[in-house]
Amino acid sequence: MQPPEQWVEELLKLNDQDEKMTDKQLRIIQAAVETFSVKGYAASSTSEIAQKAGVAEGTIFRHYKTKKDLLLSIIAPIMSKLIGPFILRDFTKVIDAPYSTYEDFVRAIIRNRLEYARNNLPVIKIFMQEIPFQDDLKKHFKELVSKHVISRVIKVIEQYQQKGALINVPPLSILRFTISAVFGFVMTLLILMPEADWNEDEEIELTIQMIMHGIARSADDQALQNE
Amino acid sequence: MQPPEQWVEELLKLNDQDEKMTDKQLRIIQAAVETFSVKGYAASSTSEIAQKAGVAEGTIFRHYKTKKDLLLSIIAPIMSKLIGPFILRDFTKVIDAPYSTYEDFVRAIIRNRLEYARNNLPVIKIFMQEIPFQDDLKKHFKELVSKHVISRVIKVIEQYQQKGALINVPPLSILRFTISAVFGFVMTLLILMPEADWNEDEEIELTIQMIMHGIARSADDQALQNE
DNA sequence: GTGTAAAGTGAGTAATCACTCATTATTTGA
DNA sequence: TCAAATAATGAGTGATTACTCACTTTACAC
Repeated sequence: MQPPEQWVEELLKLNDQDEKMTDKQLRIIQAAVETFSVKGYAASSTSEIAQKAGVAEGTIFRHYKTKKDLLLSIIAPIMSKLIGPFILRDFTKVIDAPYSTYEDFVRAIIRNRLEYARNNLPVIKIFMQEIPFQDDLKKHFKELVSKHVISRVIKVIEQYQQKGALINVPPLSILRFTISAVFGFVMTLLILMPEADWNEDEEIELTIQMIMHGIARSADDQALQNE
Repeated sequence: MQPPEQWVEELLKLNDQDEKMTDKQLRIIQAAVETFSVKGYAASSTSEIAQKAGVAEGTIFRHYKTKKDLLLSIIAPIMSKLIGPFILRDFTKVIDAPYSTYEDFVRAIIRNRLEYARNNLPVIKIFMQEIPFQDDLKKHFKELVSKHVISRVIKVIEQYQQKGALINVPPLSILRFTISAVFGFVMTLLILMPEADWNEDEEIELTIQMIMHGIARSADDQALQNE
């Protein structure tokens, strides 16, 4: 069993019940995260999780009433953390920051989400794999995203549009486009092509450039080349 | 049981064994697709599929040796269809077409993939939900994508870069960016926000504009606004 | 119409599963 | 140190599952 990783520390921080997790409970969670992320929740047995954790199967049910409660104890805390940058307290600073550009905003989001994803990959995998099947969770996450992400970022986008920094198209379309590019970047880097030799800082800047200015060569650039 | 939909016709077309599917086999597949896409493969029982298809459970095993064979019979054919536009015969036309732009290329891909996804949504859902857990399939799909999509589209991108139409950055980055934007668009439209009132043609053009020119307002645009 | 092959059935099987609970072990507080 | 509370155990349970197979039904060829 590996030493605790970042995502374990995140889980500990988010423990709502202020009670100290026992060593065995911690090992149960670690084993569950490993098994759920590799095999999927439905194909993972409590027997296997117990063996992997080095505890009796009944011990799992000392701590969690059902297998699903174990899953939820892993997934539920991650939802607010996934939209963490957009939580009000932190987010207000971004909007009010002087000299701030949408570009800086996107850069901060990419770096922050990339770092978070890198340190919480197994739990994020479980979340993405399970959300299609857990209607309660899906609904709750949609509400969280709608309330904390979409409405807020759209306000940010509108402000930058009024400043003349962003094109005049529906803010939701800009949001969708931005999130697609960021998500595709993070997914490619961490899950789809982890073995590829990306220069990460360059790719971040490149991604931001492409988001802001696209991939078409401008007429100015072409004129310069023709000289 | 609904009348056959597009994805059923696609499956019939791809039947490798040139044998006619019986009515019951067809109903088994339809029921399996419905159940797998909603509950996931591991949480779907052959008993439920049989009931839904209106056949005896043993009938499933008359046609498929294992439950997994049933799944594979649904998923495997979709892999080549997912990269269909990039298959050599059709793809060569795109490269050789006169007056063709990368923008037209992307537009064609978006329209084609959107139409395909719309008509094959349940099967695509199953594919995306299962690929993380089926190592053989994942490996095979990666090879298909690598051989037929990445290598080819990178050649296209390089050609447009030489023509001066695209910026001089690594082609793989452009590919990643383009696919992210297209995928994000299709996912949003069909799965994440199907209830939103998108004007589809406008959003396609918008997405292409943002891919090509980004979302930053150009200096020319800003100067015009200042007048 | 008859015989054979193919399709279909559903009761049954062995295995697996989430979970229980009587018992044992460990921890805690006085 | 001791009693009570808490944590842990693992054999057992009832339910569920993928699959089998003897039997029945249907289709096909002559």
